[in-house]
Amino acid sequence: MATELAKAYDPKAAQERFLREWEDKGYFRSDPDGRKPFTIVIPPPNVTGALHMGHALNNTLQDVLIRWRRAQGYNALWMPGTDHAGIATQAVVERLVFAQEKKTRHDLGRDELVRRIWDWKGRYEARILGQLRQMGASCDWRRTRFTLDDTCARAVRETFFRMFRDGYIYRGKRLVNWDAHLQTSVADDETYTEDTKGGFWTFKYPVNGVTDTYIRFSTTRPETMLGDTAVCVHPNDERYKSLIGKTVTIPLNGRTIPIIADGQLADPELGTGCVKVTPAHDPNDYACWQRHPEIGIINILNPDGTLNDAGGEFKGMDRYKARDAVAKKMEELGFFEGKEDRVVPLKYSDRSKTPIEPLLSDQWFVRMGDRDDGKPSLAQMAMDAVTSGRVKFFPERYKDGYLAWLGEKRDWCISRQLWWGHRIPVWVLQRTWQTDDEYKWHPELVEKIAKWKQEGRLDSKDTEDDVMVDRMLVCVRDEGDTEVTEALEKFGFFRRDPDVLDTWFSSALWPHSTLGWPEPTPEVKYYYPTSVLCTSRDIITLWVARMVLTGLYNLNDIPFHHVYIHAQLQDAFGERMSKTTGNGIDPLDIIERYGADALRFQMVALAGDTQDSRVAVSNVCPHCDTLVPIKQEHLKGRTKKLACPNCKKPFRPGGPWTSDDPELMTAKQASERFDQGRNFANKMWNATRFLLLNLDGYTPGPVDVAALPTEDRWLLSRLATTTKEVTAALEAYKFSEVARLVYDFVWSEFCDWYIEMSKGRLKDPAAREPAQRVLAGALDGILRLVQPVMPFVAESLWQALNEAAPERGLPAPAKAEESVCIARWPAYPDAWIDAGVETRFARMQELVRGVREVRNRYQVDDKTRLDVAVKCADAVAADFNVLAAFIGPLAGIANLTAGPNTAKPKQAGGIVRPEFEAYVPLAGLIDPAAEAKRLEKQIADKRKALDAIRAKLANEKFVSGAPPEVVQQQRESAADLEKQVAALEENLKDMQAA
RNA sequence: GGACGUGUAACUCAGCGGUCCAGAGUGCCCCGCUUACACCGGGGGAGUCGGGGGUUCGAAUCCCUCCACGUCCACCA
Repeated sequence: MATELAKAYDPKAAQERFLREWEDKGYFRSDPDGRKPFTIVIPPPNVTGALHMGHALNNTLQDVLIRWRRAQGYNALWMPGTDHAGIATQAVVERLVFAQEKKTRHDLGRDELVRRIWDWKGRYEARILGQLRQMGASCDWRRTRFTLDDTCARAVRETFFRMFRDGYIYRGKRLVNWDAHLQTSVADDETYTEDTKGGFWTFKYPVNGVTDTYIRFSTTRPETMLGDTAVCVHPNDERYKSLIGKTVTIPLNGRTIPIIADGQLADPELGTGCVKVTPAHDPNDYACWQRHPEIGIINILNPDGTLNDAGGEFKGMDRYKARDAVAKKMEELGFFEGKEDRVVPLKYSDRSKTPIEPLLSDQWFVRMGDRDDGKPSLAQMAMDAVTSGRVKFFPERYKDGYLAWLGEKRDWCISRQLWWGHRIPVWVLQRTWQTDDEYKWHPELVEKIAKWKQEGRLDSKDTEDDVMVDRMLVCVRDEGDTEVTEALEKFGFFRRDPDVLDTWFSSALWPHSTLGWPEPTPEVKYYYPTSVLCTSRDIITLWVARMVLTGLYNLNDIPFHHVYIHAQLQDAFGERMSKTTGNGIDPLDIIERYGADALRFQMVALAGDTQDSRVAVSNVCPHCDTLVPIKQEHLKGRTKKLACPNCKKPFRPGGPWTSDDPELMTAKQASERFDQGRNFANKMWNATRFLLLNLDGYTPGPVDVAALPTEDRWLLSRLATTTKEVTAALEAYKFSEVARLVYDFVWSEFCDWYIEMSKGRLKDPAAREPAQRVLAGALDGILRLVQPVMPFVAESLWQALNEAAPERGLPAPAKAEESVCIARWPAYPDAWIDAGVETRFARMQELVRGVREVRNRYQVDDKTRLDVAVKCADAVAADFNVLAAFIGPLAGIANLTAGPNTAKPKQAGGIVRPEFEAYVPLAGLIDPAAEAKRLEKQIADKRKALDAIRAKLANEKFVSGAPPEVVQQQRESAADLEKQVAALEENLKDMQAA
């Protein structure tokens, strides 16, 4: 006697038990061997905090692929890890430190801040990996990497060195968002724009050589006039055409600057149609300067926001003071034309809440574009990999964005003015030209550098820049090469670049750095290129493109064959889920309430090939467990207290805001969408439970498929079809299809029909044995199919089944694997797929449904029901002898023993079931008027359909143009409809008579 | 401004040229404590497939256009 299962599935118990068991058994470990590899590298989550629903989706899909391929016999490796996420992490920790100790990073110093971040990383990485485990992610945890660990650091330095040596990395100027208060640059996503009161001044510059001619322009920042290097008009603007090429003089300092034409910068419709150009302090003007480098570029600001030497008499003045002073001076000189107050959008630093200044600074870049020295363009390489089909996108449309972005070939700025990250391995020697005579490069060092360069231990380049500085840049290949680094440090005029690398620089190497590159490890050889990368579309450019690029550059091979882009999750209002908006859900909340299987099932179910998917979020009332849907007005912290509509008690909506009232309980978050997955797990649990209760006397043995009764052959046909379709769906990354196929087969076919039909057979000694074998064999297949999506419930049931029927399977039994995680993916003979059997079975289903409908609709007694069944059964006479045994029970009739019935007695007040041409006496059981109305509607609907088909069939083009099977099928439909309409009309007559 | 996506039953979505006289789950109405499951079973009602135009023998499905919503990118002297 097998152990009896509990009445309902308990996800928590299963998760606890099997997470440990799987880990202990090491099922998910992978090492290179003779099998074919299947590899996925995880998109490393940021160590900034916790995983959200987007991660749940992303990782579930990867796990489905990994588990499925593992079952197929591949050596499957899912490489886990996390990302140091430079700016985001440093900002989080800085905020925390400031909140707790009122200290800024400058108070702590670089080393201490970095140490604090490492502490933070230790805690949050553990939490994130824990969440992944809870979801059942079958990663090889021994291989967990971090983008800032030693292995990854090695790859970063090697890549940087090679790119530096090959001339792909260069030092250049770029405008950054400068926070003058914190004296640091901030990333675009660390700024916000706010409408701010400001001025809108209009001035004029005198045009040289033309008397009494001025050029007028407007600005919101008059002080930048000190850094103007041109004024610009549209080339087609008739008003200024004659002035192009002439010069103007800036009255403030007497500098002469040209009037240039640039269609991209000047808009004749706006303002005066003329713009001043300050390349060093405005992004657009900077872009203009890049198109017209001859105009020059002048930086007027010091890092603290005061004016530098270029400010002339305004030098040392704060930029805001200078703004008024400059405007005043212009007015005194007579070049002021007017000022209006205006609200302008102004960029602020999120960190200091002070206005951003665009500031020119030294940055490192990776050259993406074409080169004239014959070396390949990195962007072009990455584009070719996709256009040639070596890297394929699923869905394919996403490749357009990838190609368009790379096609711009914009150089990649890789330096960040941060402390948390890979430091740029470059030492800088500089000498200013003013002191040229007094100062030379140290000859001993220069000699050493030349030698080391020869040996490949470093590379060096000389550069000049516009502020009269001459530099030697020395890139060190290996920081552990102390002979080199110490020598460099010894000559004090070297300083190491304080910047760190963009976090994407290290993530770009992820597919090979995690495998140990640049070491020639067995892993790199075996697992690279990886099989598929699974991510969402927002980082196709930032991440995917760069992985392709570095993979090709470093290993001369693509990093992955496929890129699967899944949907982005949104809330019920179509807005992106995020912690700060308060519409996000913690996957652990869902796991706790619904189980990991339910979470996973739903994630798979919503992964269609659309680009967005919505999940409505509800708060769970902490008092009475009612689900309270979140409304739009609750978001963004606007609502801090909600009353439960059920128990009326107050609670705080789930989200990141602190409550004003610490006593107020916080709601967990949930969504009714997960009911389906939870219920499905329970359904399978109970189907197995039923089987185990009926497995007494089970003996393993082969089944002769051809000799099996119709219902068995139907089930096997459906099982074989479903297995095939699920496999095909997985191959095509159609995840929602996988969920649908499995769900429908298990619930609507296996449970609703086959199990119901087996109930009678299990009581019949002769039929019991094959029924048990088919049931056990089918369930075995089902669990294998379900395992990638819902591993916990699958494993629970697999192991329970292992106790009762360790040898099972179709058509012949075999010893089952000890865990469903290592069970082979099923495959059944195509010969099992039998359209004839399926058609006959479908007729039987229609019949049973027809009988049920009559019963329910008309509240008829058993005798009438039996009558209906017997008469309807004529319609499936061919199978009646086989299936009659089921029709009665399935239709809820105690005994159905009558044989085929050919007589069709008729009496007023009956109903014809048109599908089966059977007449049922119903006198007194129905309301004739209501029934007549219903029939009229049905007749009208069917007539309409019939007319449409007749019109089609009358059309010669259709008959000759459409595929023959379609024409044939339409003919059959028409005949069918005709019969039905006739039967219904007969019915209607009866109703009207009665 | 550009690119992409979405708009199908009250809700969430599937279907993406004929196999759909339009499907599923939830919710709704009726019946059912039938010995796997009330996280259940059976039945029912519910949609002019966002609007308009076109291509086609045939359109929810392809094209154009408009409307609404969303995401990303660019830009706003």
